[in-house]
Amino acid sequence: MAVRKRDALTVTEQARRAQIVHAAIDTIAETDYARASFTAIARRAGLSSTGMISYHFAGKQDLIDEVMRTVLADFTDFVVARSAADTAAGRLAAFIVANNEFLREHRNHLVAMLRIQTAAPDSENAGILAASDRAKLADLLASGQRAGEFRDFDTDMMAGFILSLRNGVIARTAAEPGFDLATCTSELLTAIRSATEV
Amino acid sequence: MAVRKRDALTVTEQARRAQIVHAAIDTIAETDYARASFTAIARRAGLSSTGMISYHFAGKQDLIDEVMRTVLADFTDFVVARSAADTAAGRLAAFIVANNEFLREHRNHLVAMLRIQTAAPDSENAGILAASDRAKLADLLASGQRAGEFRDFDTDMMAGFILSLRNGVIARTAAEPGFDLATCTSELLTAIRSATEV
Amino acid sequence: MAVRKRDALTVTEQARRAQIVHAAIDTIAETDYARASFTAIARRAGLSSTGMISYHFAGKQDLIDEVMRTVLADFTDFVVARSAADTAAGRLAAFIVANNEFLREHRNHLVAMLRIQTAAPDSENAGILAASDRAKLADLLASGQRAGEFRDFDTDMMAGFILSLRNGVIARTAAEPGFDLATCTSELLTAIRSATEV
Amino acid sequence: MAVRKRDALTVTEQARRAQIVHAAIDTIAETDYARASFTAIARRAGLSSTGMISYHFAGKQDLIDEVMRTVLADFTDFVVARSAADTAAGRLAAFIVANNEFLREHRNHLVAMLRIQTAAPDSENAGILAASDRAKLADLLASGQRAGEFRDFDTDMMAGFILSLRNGVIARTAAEPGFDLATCTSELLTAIRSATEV
DNA sequence: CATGAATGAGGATTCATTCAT
DNA sequence: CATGAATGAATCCTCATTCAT
Repeated sequence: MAVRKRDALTVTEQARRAQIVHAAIDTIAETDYARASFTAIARRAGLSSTGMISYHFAGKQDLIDEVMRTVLADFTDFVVARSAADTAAGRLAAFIVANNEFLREHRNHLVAMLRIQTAAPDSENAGILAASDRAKLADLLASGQRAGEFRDFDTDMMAGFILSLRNGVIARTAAEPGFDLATCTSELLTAIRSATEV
Repeated sequence: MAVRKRDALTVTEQARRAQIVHAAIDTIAETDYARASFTAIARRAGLSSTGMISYHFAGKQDLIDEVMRTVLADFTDFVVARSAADTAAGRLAAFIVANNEFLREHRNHLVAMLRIQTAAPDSENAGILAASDRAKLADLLASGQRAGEFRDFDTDMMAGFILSLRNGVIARTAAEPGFDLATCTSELLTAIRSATEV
Repeated sequence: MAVRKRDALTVTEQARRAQIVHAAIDTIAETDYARASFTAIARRAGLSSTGMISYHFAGKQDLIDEVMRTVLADFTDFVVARSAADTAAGRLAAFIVANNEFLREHRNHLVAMLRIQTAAPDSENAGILAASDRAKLADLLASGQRAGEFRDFDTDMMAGFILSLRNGVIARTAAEPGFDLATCTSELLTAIRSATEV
Repeated sequence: MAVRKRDALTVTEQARRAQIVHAAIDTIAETDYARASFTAIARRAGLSSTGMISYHFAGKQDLIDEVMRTVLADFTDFVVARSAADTAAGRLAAFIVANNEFLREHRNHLVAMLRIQTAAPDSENAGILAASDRAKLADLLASGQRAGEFRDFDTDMMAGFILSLRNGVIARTAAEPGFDLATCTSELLTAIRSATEV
């Protein structure tokens, strides 16, 4: 990175960045945003120096931004892959299920994302991503309303509610080790169906 | 505090502590949990040195704990005072409305509380308060179920959902300056009624 | 003290100073020279403010100096009162015995003195007192030599040795709670007699 | 040290640590234990910031412990190397001589050690080292007693006396610039011989 | 590319001391 | 005289970042 612009990263560079990003995710999720220092991240990544991180990232903010980008990309891929359904209601349910499945498989990703969002709200992406996320969900809801599947509600608000519920599930998973995610998912599906159906 | 162990606080001391606590709340809410250093808090409180904070609080954790205690006390008083209603559904609605009213009047209190909860999960109160909060709400829901006002759902889960929704409203208020809280409240009331009614 | 010179202290002033000095002695002896802060001393003295100490003493050094003066005065009085004997050897033995008795009765005084001497050697008195102490003891030894009771040795050196032995006893009493002072005293008497007799 | 936990020290690191340790020794010996702050030590070591010390040592206690270890290792090597003799009395005399020679050549080492021992009694090594030191000397004395070289005395007490005498010599060397160490040594040898011989 | 040593700003905290009441 | 609140310098320590090798 030093001299070269942002355009092309070598394979090695990409691998190193990914390695560091994942170490950062685990460190943030398993300890604390405040305690996720370069030293802690380098240690977890098996790096011998924090200089390595500074070499591959323009600064701490850049690393955090990349963490957000990575988590969101992984998350979106995962959710999109299993959100296919014939009806809007079906896609909404699939979205909820996919969210909770991703949470079960990649707890640290989402916990890290949540911590970054609320602890460092001026991250380049934090706010923007949340908004675009919400916009996509609002579109889904609107299409469901047009199809007569959903009752009449403010789609932006309802999208916000649904994402809040998802965030709440993440927070509770983070805080309570033995949280019953299966029951939660089914209760959540029922609640959201009741709240949205016509 | 220097010499005295801890018995009763003088009037002056209570005033100073309150002043510092409020400066801490505003600093956390308006910048960042990470950036809420003693220096930043002292500057906002108009203190001549960070030593003043250490003089009045046993340490940073003590200050943060007091912030949580203060916010929660104010919040609880406010909500309790306007949660009277004949039915469980009425009390639940009043709870939602009171939450959003408090948020409108004391935005910084709730934003600070939310940031502390997710950024510093080892705070004395953070986890405990969340759990006891949820338990009280679950009780309300259970009494509504017994009275036939609410459908059959897992009360602990539903209580978590409702608090998640509230937290989401706080987060969005924090992130979007012009967020329409009135619309949000009415939409939220409808959604929660739909999700809980029999 | 504020305005008035050093000449006359009122009775109350003297009492306060003595109270503070004794609290300082106990604090230094029971914890650490470094941890003997004004706050710790004031707490032990039952004072409500460290300002009280600053009011009665010109500064920390002044307090420490007064501690040294007090300990030494008490110590000297005690030792002189029981050092009467017909021979120099007798007076030397009485000196040793008196030292160890004082140590048994006023352990904290001597431990504090020792700590101050080695931790803060630039105290006004520390060095001077040690020297004058040694000089007096050397005089005693010289008179014993003239009387033919002691062999020929460098009296200044021997005085230093004897005081070193005494300091060692203090240090060991300070470090080992169950140290057997009685045995130590008798062994010490024998050793010193052997080392000095003709 | 930042990232690496602790395996082997690089050459550079060992050099830096040694440099800092020696700066600490000199600072403690030439001023005061209390005034041996990281700032003072860093200044003397020619470091650009106190952060450098924290980079190489886990904390102040770690530095102080290393100082003790270093001084004691140097001291022990020196003394052991010249304590060979046929008789216990010879080894005792050699011990005394070696002590005073080391003191002449490495005054600061011993002054620092003495100050640490009496000022910071909770140092990892302070008390333990003193006790093990004394035990070794007591063994020597006991073997001399068995060989009929020494009279009957409590070996633990006598060992304590001898170490007290050595500490006294250190203290006096520290306090009096022009102290006559040669005379002191010969007087001390005579005194100890008289006190121990049969 | 990678390493590890170095840097210096900033973190919380403690302390002796001052001063209005 | 006594109180306790206030001050600001100094403490140890952590951190992101830089740079020579």
